[in-house]
Amino acid sequence: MDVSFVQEDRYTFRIPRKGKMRVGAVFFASKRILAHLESEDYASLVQLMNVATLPGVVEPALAMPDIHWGYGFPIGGVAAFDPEAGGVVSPGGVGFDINCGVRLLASGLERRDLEPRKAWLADRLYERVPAGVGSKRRDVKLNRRSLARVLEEGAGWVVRQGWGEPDDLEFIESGGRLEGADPGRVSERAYERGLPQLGTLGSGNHFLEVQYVEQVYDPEAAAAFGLHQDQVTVLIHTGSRGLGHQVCQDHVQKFLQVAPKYGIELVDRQLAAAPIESPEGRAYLGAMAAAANYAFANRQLITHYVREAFEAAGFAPREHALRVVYDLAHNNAKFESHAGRRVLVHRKGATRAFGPGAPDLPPAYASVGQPVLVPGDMGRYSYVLVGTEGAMEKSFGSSCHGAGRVLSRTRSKKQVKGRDLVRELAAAGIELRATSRRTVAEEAPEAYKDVAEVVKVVEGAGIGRRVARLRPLVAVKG
DNA sequence: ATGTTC
Repeated sequence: MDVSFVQEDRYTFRIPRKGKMRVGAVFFASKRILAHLESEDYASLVQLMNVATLPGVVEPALAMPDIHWGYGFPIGGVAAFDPEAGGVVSPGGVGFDINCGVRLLASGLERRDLEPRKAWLADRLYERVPAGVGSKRRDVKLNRRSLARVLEEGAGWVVRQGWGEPDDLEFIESGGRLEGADPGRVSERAYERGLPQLGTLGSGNHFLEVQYVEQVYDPEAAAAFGLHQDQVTVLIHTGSRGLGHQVCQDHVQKFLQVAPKYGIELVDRQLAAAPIESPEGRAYLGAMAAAANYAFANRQLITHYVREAFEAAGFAPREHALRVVYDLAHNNAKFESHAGRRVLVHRKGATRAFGPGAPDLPPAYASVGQPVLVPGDMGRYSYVLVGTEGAMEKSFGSSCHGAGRVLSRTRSKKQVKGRDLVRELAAAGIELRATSRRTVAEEAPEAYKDVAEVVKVVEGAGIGRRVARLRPLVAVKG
């Protein structure tokens, strides 16, 4: 398919409606990102146009500057659907790792307090947070009934078991619990996969990092988030593990069966969708919210073990003082109000970025906007941004979620063959602990775009503003 | 992303 677009301003490009598109599309890019898309990842722009063909889609279908090719919908995609106009829900618009997201913890420690105990802390974290494909915990005894409660209650269930502080919940998107969860719509196989995995990191781009605040760009917002120069922070990136994956798989299969019944023409089978107001659509949304709650609970339980690891590394609770700055997801579909309409916003590899005065913000952040956490790669840095009015106006209150790959996993492995990345990173002051050499090779810093470039576009387009940059000291990978 | 080809 031919992608023709017009440049609206420095970082904004519009693909006018044509062919089977019901609405136009918009993506945000710099000259460099655009050149990369045109030469290496044209298919992701075609996927963006495909999204614009789905019933009930609200103008425009969007992609953030970290757009890359994904299952059906592009990663970095944002699309809103109107339930009253026959709008659909699509598992491919949420992603396989339902409610995958990032949680930032701020500590009471300074970089100099940590430096002498960095390697020791890395070992303690690696012991307490299982990582890798199929990783399991043996010390958390869930049964089918308690897992159903996790699926209903999310992070709150974990806190009520004593694994966390009630205050933690205030600083999670949606309070750490999506409404409408229906554990009865989660298959037995998904339960089986989820039972041993709560409190585990997983593999791929998931990670646990200890960092320090290297630079503050916006002192006022940083102060509101409780962040300052040289402060030690922790960033946790993981999702709903095998349970969410199974939920996605189950419902894609179901949607493909029923697609003819609803007369939904799919330009790509991977766009499998059902009306929001249909039994199948509601079933997926109930299961998706349940899997989302599992992801919130997972990040909460990992937080508990991170606190334990800091204590085992010799930092008393009062000293490490680990507190949740924010926890936000980048793979889900949520009902929100935009321009006076209640719509279902799909964000796949895109984060909510609500500006000042928006609903669901903790009182401490209400006047500044919500934190937006943008992980980079393990060798460089990550960003904390803040949501803006511009995001509310232009992107259904959304922004980017990360750097985005430039090399495929295969190409990355080839490129780093023979190198010892663990040693290279150690020489750069980063203690890496990982279960798999392969994952480390796939996740090499050069496999990712420079996240600073993505963030520059976000800020230039007005859909987020830089607050602080975080530099890694310790990384745990699957 | 994923018991990395139920």
